[in-house]
Amino acid sequence: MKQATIERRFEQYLRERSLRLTPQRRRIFERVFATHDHFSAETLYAWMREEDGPKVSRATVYRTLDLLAKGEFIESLDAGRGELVYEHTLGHAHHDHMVCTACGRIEEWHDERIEALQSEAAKRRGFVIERHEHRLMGTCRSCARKEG
Amino acid sequence: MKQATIERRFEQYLRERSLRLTPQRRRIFERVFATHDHFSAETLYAWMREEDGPKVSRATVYRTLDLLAKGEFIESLDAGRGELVYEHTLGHAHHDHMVCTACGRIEEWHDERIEALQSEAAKRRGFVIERHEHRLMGTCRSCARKEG
DNA sequence: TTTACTGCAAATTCTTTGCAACAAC
DNA sequence: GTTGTTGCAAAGAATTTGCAGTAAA
Repeated sequence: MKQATIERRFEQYLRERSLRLTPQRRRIFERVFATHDHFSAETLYAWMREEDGPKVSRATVYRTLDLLAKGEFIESLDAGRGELVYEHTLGHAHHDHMVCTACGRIEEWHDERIEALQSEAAKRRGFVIERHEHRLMGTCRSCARKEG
Repeated sequence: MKQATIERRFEQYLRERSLRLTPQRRRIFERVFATHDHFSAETLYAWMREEDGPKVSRATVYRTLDLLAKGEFIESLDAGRGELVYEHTLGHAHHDHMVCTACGRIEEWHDERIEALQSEAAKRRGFVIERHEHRLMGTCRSCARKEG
């Protein structure tokens, strides 16, 4: 999906709810969709301070991340402990994560067969899935090599 | 596994590391293994205040939960947001979770085929799994019925 | 103009820590 | 006795919130 298309989607989302498109929101939105990595609120706030553009406070960073998550433009995940980590989802297929506990690297992976078994298990219990988090924690290839 | 056996295992674990079996540790350990539900640090601390036994401070609750998690007597999981939730694992087979976002209920489930596919995916990427978290969030059968 | 948004700083929430008194071993 | 443990209160880290000023629509 093109950046412009996604941006129009965001504008529409705001309009439908009588929310305002402020310079801060536009700047955060663009920054979030400019990266394909996972980032924390604090990281995003650092970008806002280091890079040029309208001033954005820490509070606005948190509030806008909430807004984007509610609108399903981004998704948050708990990569272990402490802070939440975000990634944009619109125009980006669903995937699961492997988190390296040594270097912090997050790899994406996906297995359609697992998704199917998971739906089946939920259905059997009358459970309606809204979303899911499937995360493997361990050591990535390069860290495993180093560790021996 | 019998409570007494598990308790001996804990004593051994402490002895091997020159750690001490204090009344606080014993009390927390027993309480944790007396419940099969998931609980937060704050909940456990509330039990410590409400029920009879040696006084246990909040700090000791946190420190002992850490200790038990390191020893793999219990496991922590992030049931959504905010606080960590614990459950005892010794004498309790591995399982995944379905968390109802309406009532907070946590159901346990397990599918050996998913575990196998997951190991396979990790192996393919040279990733060594230490642990994993697989959580479905949504609506449980009874809440789904109420909501219509 | 109206109503939402922002920045700021203070407040919250969960968890960790420094330290002196205490108690297993 | 030694050395690990506890309780307390203060510190931390991440996130939220109240409020008065600001600015989209």
